[in-house]
Amino acid sequence: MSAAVPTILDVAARAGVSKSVVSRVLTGAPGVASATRERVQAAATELGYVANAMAQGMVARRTHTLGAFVRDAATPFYGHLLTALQERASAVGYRVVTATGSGTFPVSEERRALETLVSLRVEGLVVCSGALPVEDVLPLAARVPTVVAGRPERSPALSSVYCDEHGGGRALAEHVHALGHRRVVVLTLEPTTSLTLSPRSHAMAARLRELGVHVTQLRAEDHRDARLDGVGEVVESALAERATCLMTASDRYAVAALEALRARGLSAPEDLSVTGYDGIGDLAGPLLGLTSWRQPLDVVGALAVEEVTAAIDARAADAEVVTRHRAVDGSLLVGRTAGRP
Amino acid sequence: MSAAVPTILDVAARAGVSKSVVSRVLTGAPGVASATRERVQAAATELGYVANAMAQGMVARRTHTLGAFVRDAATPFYGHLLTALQERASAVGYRVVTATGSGTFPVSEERRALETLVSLRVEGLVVCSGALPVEDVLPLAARVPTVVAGRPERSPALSSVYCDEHGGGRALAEHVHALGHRRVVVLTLEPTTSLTLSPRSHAMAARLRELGVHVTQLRAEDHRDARLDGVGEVVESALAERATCLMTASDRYAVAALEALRARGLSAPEDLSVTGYDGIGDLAGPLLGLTSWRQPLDVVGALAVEEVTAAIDARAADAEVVTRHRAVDGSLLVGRTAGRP
DNA sequence: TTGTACGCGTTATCAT
DNA sequence: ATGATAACGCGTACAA
Repeated sequence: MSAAVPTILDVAARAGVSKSVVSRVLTGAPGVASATRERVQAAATELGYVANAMAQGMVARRTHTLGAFVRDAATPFYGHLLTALQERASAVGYRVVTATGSGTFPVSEERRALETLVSLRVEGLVVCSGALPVEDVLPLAARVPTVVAGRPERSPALSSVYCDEHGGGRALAEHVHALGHRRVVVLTLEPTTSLTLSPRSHAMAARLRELGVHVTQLRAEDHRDARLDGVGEVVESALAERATCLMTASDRYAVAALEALRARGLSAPEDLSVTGYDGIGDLAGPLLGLTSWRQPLDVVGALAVEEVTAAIDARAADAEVVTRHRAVDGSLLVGRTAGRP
Repeated sequence: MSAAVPTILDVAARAGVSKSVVSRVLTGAPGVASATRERVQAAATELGYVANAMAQGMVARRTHTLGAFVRDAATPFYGHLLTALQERASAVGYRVVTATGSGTFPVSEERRALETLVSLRVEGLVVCSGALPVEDVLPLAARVPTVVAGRPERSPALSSVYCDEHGGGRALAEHVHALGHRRVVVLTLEPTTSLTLSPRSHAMAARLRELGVHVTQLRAEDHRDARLDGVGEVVESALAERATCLMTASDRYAVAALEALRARGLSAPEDLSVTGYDGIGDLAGPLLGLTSWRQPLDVVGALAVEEVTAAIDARAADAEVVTRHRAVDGSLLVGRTAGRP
């Protein structure tokens, strides 16, 4: 139960060589007698030696580490994004250190968390937060390659990868139209409420209108949040208007609508078709059978890592770092909650 | 757009002092003329100076960092746990670096991720993984204070904080009994399938029997996973036996059961009461109204941080480090899916 | 009040 | 093939 963490010197002493040799063996450098090499290996494992990444980073000026900041790992959206980042990063030889806030964190804390990442001298930064203003990210982006992931962002000073909200909303609307719906209620949100939910919901309404569908927009802000009763009013309105489909901006809203229907002894899609949006997590499984739009967070994560690493390489090669904004397409999730009218 | 990261020397040069003075100012040490202090502050912010945590850690031999390892941040369970850890840790002055695997990671990768954390010289380790064998954690635990969070663990060499599966299962069973159910089907799992789902499900069945309830155990292993059709068979059996309630080991199973009911034109709790377990994430919201058992992951996270930091302090004070195993109680989530028979 | 010098653990360069 | 030594950026005794 040695409290003291072994250093390279301990390994060297145990193997009866100098620390230089140990370093060479451990980094896989050539020019060490195979007998010596084995002695060193043995000594290292016996001691349970793990190299001090900080000391390595100091001299190597490389940490092989990406910093990921996610607003709240407890939400499926960020959780999946985080996992995708992790997976891709380790595939291309980077480790990931994560700083996560929580829903209750003030933005000032998010800023501090970002600084933590920078203080760790991560080589690249992936910022996933719908709340953190880009102004807070910019100064860091000037120093370390940065990509904002998961939200639309168009500052030319950094790269971004996000889901195509507009395209997704339109495509889902087309699906609803193709099913034959001609009277549809769309639950819309304003940009001030959400930078992601707003564009997708307005895109749905706009596309439906283009297709000649009778559309009624109901603003979520006029009702009580995503609570059951708030959406209940929306469902009531939809039924009163003789609409055959209700399009919502997220799976949570959709589930709330389904419950509101059930509370009235009705169900989807028989009495009213219902669509969601997100396609992530438990709500999107085959269990509920939601008709929705799946955001490819694995792709977003992978591309985000791709962008940072490219920027890192470019900077290392002293080449010009080009920033890009990439919108990725989602895919239709055909479920059982939306059918023919 | 300076690619070069400013060091303490840059700040010193800009302020026209030596780096010692800068260090004192930034660490808040006394004995600096206030005029000088301000000059240094100004220089630091102008340069956007962020201290190199690695260099600091090397000399201070303290990193003020906790390492959290979570098996898969994409699942609500681990996501919430991670957030809880983060929240508590930053409240007590520690930063958290996280390494997360993903559902598809082999255990060898988990081991590597843990080493990454150790190489970063975190002062304490919180391990959240139902999959990683304790043997892989033990060697690290000997070196850095470690606590296993979120799964029952009784190795005396480290501390653990987890949910009381046994007590939860019993309490939920008592609720079902109190509702008046006398014929109940319990969907059980074996320990080889899951270290958490198994004990809770068996505790439910045992407690019900103690209370004189007629219990039929159906092994999940005998059916096709948690898929809709697999649980469909279970629901069929329950109805055929004229059971009034179906207890499952997780909210996912419960939702599957609800859907199976719906597919047959039936519903809960009218035709069959259904209970879940977990109480985390979207499935547990008021939307679905699941009757379930809520695992207090925020408490688990907070206690886990409390345990590690206590161990860190003890070790620093050269006192004896006591390991503890703490089971925390959950709470009943009264929903709409279980009613009187 | 301020500056000098040393060491933390590691890699890389240069001798040997 | 191996060993000594200089950095890396920072905190901190100690000297001025």
